Amino acid sequence: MSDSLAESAKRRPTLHDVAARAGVSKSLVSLALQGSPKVAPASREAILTAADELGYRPNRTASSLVRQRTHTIGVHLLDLHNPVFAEILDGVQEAVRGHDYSTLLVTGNADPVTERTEITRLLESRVEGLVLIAHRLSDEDLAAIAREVPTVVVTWRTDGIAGLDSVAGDDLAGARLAVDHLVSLGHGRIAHVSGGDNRIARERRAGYERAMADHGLAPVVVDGAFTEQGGYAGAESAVDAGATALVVANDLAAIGALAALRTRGLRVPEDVSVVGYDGMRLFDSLDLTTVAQPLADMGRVAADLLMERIETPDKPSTHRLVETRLVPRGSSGPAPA
Amino acid sequence: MSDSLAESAKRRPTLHDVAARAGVSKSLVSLALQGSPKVAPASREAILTAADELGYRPNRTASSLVRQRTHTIGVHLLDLHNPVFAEILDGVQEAVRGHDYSTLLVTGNADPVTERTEITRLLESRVEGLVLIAHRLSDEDLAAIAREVPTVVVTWRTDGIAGLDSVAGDDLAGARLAVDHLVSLGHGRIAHVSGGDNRIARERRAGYERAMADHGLAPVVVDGAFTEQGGYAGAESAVDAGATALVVANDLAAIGALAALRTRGLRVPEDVSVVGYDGMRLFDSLDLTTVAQPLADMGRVAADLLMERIETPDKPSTHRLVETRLVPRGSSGPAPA
DNA sequence: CGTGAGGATTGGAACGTTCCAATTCCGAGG
DNA sequence: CCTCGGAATTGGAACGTTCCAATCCTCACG
Repeated sequence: MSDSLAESAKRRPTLHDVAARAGVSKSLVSLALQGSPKVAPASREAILTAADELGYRPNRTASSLVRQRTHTIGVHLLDLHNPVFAEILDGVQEAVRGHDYSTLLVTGNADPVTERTEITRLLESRVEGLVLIAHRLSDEDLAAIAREVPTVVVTWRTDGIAGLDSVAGDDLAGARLAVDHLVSLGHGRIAHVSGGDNRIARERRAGYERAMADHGLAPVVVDGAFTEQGGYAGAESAVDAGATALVVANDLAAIGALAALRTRGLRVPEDVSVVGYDGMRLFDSLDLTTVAQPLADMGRVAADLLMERIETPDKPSTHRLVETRLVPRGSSGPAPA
Repeated sequence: MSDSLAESAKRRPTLHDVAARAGVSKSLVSLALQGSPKVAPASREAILTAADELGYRPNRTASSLVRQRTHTIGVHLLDLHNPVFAEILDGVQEAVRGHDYSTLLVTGNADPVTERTEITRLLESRVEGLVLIAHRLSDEDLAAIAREVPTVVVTWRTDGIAGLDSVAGDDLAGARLAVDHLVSLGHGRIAHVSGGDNRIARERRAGYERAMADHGLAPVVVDGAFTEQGGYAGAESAVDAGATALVVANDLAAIGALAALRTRGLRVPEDVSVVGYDGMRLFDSLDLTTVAQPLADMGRVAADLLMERIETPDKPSTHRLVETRLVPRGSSGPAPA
């Protein structure tokens, strides 16, 4: 009895309902709502008010289905805990907003397996493109994905995969910048607090080692991680080993390193110099010397590349290396006598 | 001529294609893919291999349309620049992941107008629920949205709106904690660096003012903002006004305040004590005394509340106040003589 | 007053699923 | 050999749009 009432109260109005109320066909309503010029002004008026009165809201799923376009991209982010990724995401969002796309976000997958299933989910949602902000996929997986949908990888250069673009910083060169800077300040016992066993960490470590070798200096690498704890522990080992300067794998770890030095009663930069990596906007006022990458820009560029590839799926792959530069601040100074 | 070839190469396989290849009907394929027990083992086998060989991927838009469920929630985030929000989002994501939902993310809208249109977009995508991590909507807008879809507001308590839940910290009490702490350390000239003219900032300011009054102290409020620059400028004004202790509107601004004090040559905490607000995990090793809120928890709770409301749309509103506590660290100490 | 042009409007197929009701199949029991 | 019941399978409607082709109007023109 109240059935029809409850139903009419529940069900969302559709094109049909609007059409009925405005006394026209659903086709015309569709046309009017899309702003077609072929609709007579009077009809348009009637349709618009009818839609308004009913609280009509177009159903994008239905529209996507027939149009074969979702106007949505998928973003996979390795780990939201890390503010570096948040800054990149910020850039992506900004660019996406300008392109009339929505973002389906997936984050922080503990293991590579769920990472794959989450991405599968994005593909099932028919995202038109994919931005991977750091990932743990194999090259085969990556290639398979890129074959299916325009994809851009942010954080490390990925070439040799057809139809896949990438945006990355030059970690090899960046680590060298840090070493050069410290050498120019007279340091010789420069240690590297590593970022663990992952692609970026390895790259930065390699950059450090090569730079040290080029300066004729003996490399000292201590285990660390891309976390404050990692930096804290790493800094302790490094000063135990007699280092007067630390090239830390990223800013987060560098903050941890600073804390370790503070509790040890060591002054920065008088006793020990510290250089971070990433140039997180967030730490701008922390007076940390760092190797800066334009994080938000990386996100923006990634999104732009993706939009280009959505337009032109067959264009050749582009791999953008963003500019990395040293920002000298108060945490690095002349080597102690 | 190559038309059909090109076409078959382009078009994604559908249920029909799988059905044809497996020699069964599309209905059975649908059943099998959903893991129905009514499908004969042999057929299941044939269907699964056919799907696999074709690289079949179910189309969620189509499925959503007929099922009237998108398994997606919308998240609106005022500003990804602010890591506080990122931490909350992190919590949301974690909870959502456990519930088999996807997240449509919208962020950083400069003005309230685009904020509304972006949320409209989410509604058109038929999200089943909405998490608003800070917003600038009017109560009417909020009510209208809550009427349409389960909604939970994070960051400030929002009552009086039917069917809307909220998760927030107790800013009034939190600011009081900061004042009490400083008073207990012997401070009397305690200034507040405000967070500007927004809901949270006003609340924290009010908490500060009431606490000061209760201690019989004269409040000194200087203009600031929820940014490092805001904290920097605010701290300068505050010390000019003779303050020996600062209650800063949030951690980010507190970091800025510390920088200002450093450039002024003032020692912390010997000359000036600083207390922040938020308890960002990110700043854990910064030795900043702060009023901490469990940010990621807030996100998790919000998502859980949302899931409950999706299950039971008519349940009464719940407004969760999360626990706020003072974390004393090195940036606050006894008042100077 | 008939004709035609062109604008306005409409019905219906299609998008890729789900799911109900109906049908087919198969072997056991009479 | 027929019947019955249950399991397996199937066709088709539905979800809410878009868009094409077809129809309807109206009015100017001959």
